[in-house]
Amino acid sequence: MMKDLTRLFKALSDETRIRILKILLERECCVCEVMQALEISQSRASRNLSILENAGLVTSRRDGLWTVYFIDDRQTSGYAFPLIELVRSAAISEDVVLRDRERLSHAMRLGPRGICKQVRARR
Amino acid sequence: MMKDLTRLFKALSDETRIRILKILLERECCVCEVMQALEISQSRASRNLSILENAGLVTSRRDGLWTVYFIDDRQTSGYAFPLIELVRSAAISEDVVLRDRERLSHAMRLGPRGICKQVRARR
DNA sequence: ATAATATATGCGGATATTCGCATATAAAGA
DNA sequence: TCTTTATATGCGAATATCCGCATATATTAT
Repeated sequence: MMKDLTRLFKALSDETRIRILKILLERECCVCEVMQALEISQSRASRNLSILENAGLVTSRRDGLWTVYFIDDRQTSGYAFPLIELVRSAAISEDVVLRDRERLSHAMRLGPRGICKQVRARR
Repeated sequence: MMKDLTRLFKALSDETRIRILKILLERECCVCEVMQALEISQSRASRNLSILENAGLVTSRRDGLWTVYFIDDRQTSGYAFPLIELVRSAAISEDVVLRDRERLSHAMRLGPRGICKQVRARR
């Protein structure tokens, strides 16, 4: 119980994970979309997503090859809901968050190699 | 701003500090009363109190030899208030918290050596 | 000034967190 | 079955956190 609470706060005590929550509040994402939006590595995205899921802040569902992560206010347990609402209202005009959101709008369901292909194509 | 938010969550992501907040919600305390209530060392109490203060969750005031820490809802900045309210409503019937509160009711403004004296006197 | 008391803090060790790299696993199609 | 693609995870290094011990600082009284 108390452990759950501290696990919840620990999950929120990392800038990367706050950024992830902020974009999941925009719309559901697969891991590779999170990578693209935040410009972080695949393992970093995956691990932080699972920390958020483990704390009960985020849910996941398989969609073929993809794992889609999303915030489900109904499934969200106990204290998670008010905390998510707090994150929603926080850091509204933060530069990092705005850039993440901008990149999210161009993000697609392409994996790490897909991104490489795109980058190569542009050259 | 975003740093403030994560600092706030980081401050809350430790069981000792949640316990401290829970007793400060009962009443203001000096460092030695926190030591007595939680049965922890002086440096541990002092350091965790200053982490809470640094995050903006707690305020302090000098009272002669003592530093009194307390929760001031008015001074409490931005997102601190709802978080404190969440902590207030959480872990209500947690054993640790109940024991802390029980010991708090016997706690006095005695420093670390004062406690040693008491313990010695009982033998 | 000196002593006593309450609190803050430097230091070091133990432990935990975070991340990248490489690899394992899982799902879908050829 | 073999390949491709998306995600998860073991491992190790860098860094951060937590705490006890000893000591420094601050406040008050003698």
